Amino acid sequence: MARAGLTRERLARAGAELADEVGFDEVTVSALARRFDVKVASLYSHVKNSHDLKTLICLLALEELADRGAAALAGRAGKDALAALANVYRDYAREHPGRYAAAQLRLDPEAAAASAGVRHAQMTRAILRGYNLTEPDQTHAVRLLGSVFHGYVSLELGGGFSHSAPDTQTTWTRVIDALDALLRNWPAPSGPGPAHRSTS
Amino acid sequence: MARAGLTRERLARAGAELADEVGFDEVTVSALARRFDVKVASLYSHVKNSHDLKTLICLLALEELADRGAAALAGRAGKDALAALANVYRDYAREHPGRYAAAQLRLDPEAAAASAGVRHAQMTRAILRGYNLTEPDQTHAVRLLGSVFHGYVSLELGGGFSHSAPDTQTTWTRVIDALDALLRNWPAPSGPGPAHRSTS
DNA sequence: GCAATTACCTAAAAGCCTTAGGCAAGCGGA
DNA sequence: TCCGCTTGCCTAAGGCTTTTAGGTAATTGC
Repeated sequence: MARAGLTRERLARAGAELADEVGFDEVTVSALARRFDVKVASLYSHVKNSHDLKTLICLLALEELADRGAAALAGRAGKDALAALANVYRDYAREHPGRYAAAQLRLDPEAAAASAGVRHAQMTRAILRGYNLTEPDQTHAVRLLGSVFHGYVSLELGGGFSHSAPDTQTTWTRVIDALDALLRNWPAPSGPGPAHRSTS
Repeated sequence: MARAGLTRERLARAGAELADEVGFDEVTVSALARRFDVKVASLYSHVKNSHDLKTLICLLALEELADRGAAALAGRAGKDALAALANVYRDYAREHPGRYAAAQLRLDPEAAAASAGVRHAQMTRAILRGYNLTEPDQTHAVRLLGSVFHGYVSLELGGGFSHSAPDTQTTWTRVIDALDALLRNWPAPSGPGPAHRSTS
């Protein structure tokens, strides 16, 4: 009987499509086997286990996102670059919600270090070249931008902002305006002051 | 034989503890039954299905978070209030990672409207009373704050900032400084300008 | 103390994960 | 061309989780 021609790459790709269709949580070895019209056990020649499969999809999504980010950043600087990268994340999450969810998978440290995740941090840092930030403020700003991008996109995707005025597109552009203004005018550290501190 | 005394409330509470111990994704009807030393089917008298159980835990977490937020905000205003609420989210996520993950569960709209989620939005809006923002900027700011809180906490919890200098506590206080500065100096909308727009 | 309720049980079917071992397809070399 | 080896996909099987149906015993209220 003819072989299906399974590969780790093909599994990752099909798994990513499946994730976008039914949600990342519903991606299962069984479902993927059905999609290839193959018995479940056959996948275990290519994939260690269910978690390995999800890791593959995560890595694929991180690569795609990083590629899109790099393309969007090329030739841009300052606020233009900021908006471009921000939109890459948001657009990707809307086009490929399953893949975006996959990209949030917690990778073990070595896998994370070898993944495209590092390119993401580099791209965010590259944006800050258009603003006058020195260390350690640059790192603080990288983390802030990452938090806003991820937080906004995931809340919006989860329906957190749903159906209330003003529309989320308007808020999104205003948030980018605000981040741009903030980066151009990054505040000096406040004194110890009365601000409540975390107890941990 | 003696009865276990199961209740929706007790199930939610035990489920929350279980989530903190093994992770929200590993919370299962079976595991919870084991914890009560009871057969699995018995839980189905109290809980519709697995998703219903997770919803219960989510609602519990949202309540707890809102209660902590309200307590932290009492008697505070301005940056002090901002830092207090921010720390509530972060501290809660660190103390109760499983519950925090549960709070991110996507609720169906009516459940969401009846949940403590609305109190969260109100609290964030209350903070903005200490800053001079009018609609629609106030809503934009509410969404931005929500994004930063959620995004930062979830990235930090997922290890996104792990083991790199400067430490995350320093970044966190600087991020709050930055948000405070931004809210005190909220920028006017930029013109149409050259900024890249989302294609969607 | 008895009836009615309800809490928990047994039983069973279905789906997913994972491992072990078998057959055959397709490749390399003679 | 034919043979053997590798490897891709298979069958079989055990274990865990979900969910439903229907039974028995504990508790509540009169």
